[in-house]
Amino acid sequence: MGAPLNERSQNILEAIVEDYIQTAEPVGSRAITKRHAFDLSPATVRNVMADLVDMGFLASPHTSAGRIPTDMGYQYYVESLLQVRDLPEEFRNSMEDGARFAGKNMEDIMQEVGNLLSGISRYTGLVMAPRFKSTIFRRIEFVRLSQGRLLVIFVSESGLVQNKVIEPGIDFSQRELESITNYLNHRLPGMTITQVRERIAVELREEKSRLNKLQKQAFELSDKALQEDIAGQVYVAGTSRMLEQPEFTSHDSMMKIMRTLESKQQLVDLLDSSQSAAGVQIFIGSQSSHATIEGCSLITAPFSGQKGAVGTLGVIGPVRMNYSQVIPIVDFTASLVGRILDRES
Amino acid sequence: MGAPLNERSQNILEAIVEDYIQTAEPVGSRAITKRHAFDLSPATVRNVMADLVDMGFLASPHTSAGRIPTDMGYQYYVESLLQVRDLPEEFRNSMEDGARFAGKNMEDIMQEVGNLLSGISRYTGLVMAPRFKSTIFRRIEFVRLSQGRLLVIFVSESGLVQNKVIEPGIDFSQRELESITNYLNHRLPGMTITQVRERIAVELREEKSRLNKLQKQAFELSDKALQEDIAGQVYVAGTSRMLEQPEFTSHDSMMKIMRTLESKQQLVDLLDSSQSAAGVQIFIGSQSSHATIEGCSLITAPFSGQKGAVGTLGVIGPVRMNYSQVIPIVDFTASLVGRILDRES
DNA sequence: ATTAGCACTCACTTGCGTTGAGTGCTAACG
DNA sequence: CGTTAGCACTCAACGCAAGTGAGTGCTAAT
Repeated sequence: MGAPLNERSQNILEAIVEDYIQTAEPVGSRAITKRHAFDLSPATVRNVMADLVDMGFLASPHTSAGRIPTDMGYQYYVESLLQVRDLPEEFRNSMEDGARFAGKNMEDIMQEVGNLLSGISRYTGLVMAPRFKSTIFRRIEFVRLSQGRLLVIFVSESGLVQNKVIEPGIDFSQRELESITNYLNHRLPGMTITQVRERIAVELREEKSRLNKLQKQAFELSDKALQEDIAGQVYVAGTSRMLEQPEFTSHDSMMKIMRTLESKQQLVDLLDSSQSAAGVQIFIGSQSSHATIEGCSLITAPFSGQKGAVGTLGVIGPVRMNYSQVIPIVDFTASLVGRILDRES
Repeated sequence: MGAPLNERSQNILEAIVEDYIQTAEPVGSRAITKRHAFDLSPATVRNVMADLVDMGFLASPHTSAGRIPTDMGYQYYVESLLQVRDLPEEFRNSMEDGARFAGKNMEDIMQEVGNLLSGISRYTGLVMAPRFKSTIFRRIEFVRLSQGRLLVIFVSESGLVQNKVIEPGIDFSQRELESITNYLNHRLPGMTITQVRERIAVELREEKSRLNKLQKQAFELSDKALQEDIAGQVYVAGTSRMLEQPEFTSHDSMMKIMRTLESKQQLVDLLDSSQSAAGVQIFIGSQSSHATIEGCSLITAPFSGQKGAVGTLGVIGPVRMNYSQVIPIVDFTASLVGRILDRES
């Protein structure tokens, strides 16, 4: 399994993976000796390739074609052979430029970040905004919509805005709501939503007697408002980039991918898994548990401001993805977004 | 041009259009006589078809194939031949069911409506939320994000929430902002955003002297906040439905469509045009000015609550679209959304 | 005016030989 | 003994020709 590859085998594997990433065509022995200046004859390379096939790093579409990397081959390449280059200055600049987000709200920024990811990587970009649960409470507002229907607006420390409609059972007047709003906004800021919920539970349980009517109502109302976690919004950019890939020309695979990219829920599931881990994570082909994105690789990184709102962004593309370019892009973008979150707050 | 077609020609044109909508294959003379019980021989039908070709209602992919409708053919069909059936009970119910939007905010509802449109029509659904300009002001909130950066949140009468970040030049404290918020929320509700802006202009110009410092700041701040119109958000649902259509199997056309559906701006342009007109509008093929959706038809209808927030929704699909089904779906959905808007407010 | 009959068109399919990139094996080489 | 030249073999891809059939368009008969 973890078979020790000698240097020559490594070089050849690397060459094959890189050639295949470029051309998307099976790589032959002659092609390698031509393009890379190994001092080896095609025959020798063939021998090595045969070994690599035996070990499971390469596969052949049919006997008389070149070889293509297996998922395992890519994995070895990414883990052992790839040296991640620094992101070229030009990209850096063009991203910082693209990230002039003045006057934009959080949703727009997230979408814009997705566009940047997609535009520069030339694959499909994904951004999952921080789940509300993980953010720090800044402000809550209640607006009376109609008899018994309330609009609740949360604002997080980082400027994230989310709203939902609740029906608390009692019909508050706008004036009552303003008092409640006021009371809450003076007591709750600085805690995470999770902490806020705990605090509410405690106050309602233990200190019920000490609270006046307004205060009790305030806590009950905000408890209702925070009851379900609002799922982090997912932004997808450059879906059509997926269709540009030669591996997804077949109608079937095309549909499968597009359906997945349409389903926010599936994307949340995908991105959620890398939420907690730090740094860039790479899921290659079948490795990425979710079978729905068969033939795809996913490169993700969580981002967070100093104040702890945690989201995830990433790039999704064919397994035959330009890892050496995309990895630094994702890495840099995550840190860029982190800085934006801090600036906003 | 407006050549008077006799009844037989009309029947045959109708039959061809409907068969073609079903099968997506050129319709031959024999096929017609078989499927529809005209008492006519294929030869006679052929003569009529030849006439219809001359008049521009039909075209032939090549000499020895059946005939397919031209855009003009579809248009005649939609305008003169099609009788719009009522939406079947089952669809009606399944939509009303799908529209249990309790506890959902406006964005979720809009997205859900898109899904409904797409799911029931089996084409791609589009929803453009009301432009903020056209909505009635209900509430404004200012939240201080950081030195000089303010988050402004608008709520419209119908429960629509939008936010943006502004940098007013002065650094207001949260307490000052609350006073301003308070002042504005007591003076502005009930007007449209456009009216609000006019009012602000007037107050600032004519009654400058009479205003105290707070009031002046309030007006200046909200003027800044309302400076640009926030474009109505566009929701797209069921893009992959487009790829199911046989006319978009070619890689090129696929990409073109997907790119268009990705570009919110292009969609806004498309939907904007039918914003003002009342009732269902139908854009067939090239007729829909925008060349980017070559080969597509668009069926739209504006929706509005009694309180005037106007948005547009619609279905986009191949020119060979099942008009008789989609038209009532779009019509019904628009009225459904209208009712939802009223309920919300 | 309608229809049967018939020659003609033309995309599409099927089968078949050709091509060429590339392998895998063997035997020779340094 | 690792490396290499040589060579037979494999197999997708391409091109071509013949065959197929749905469908037209014209003409002459009803």
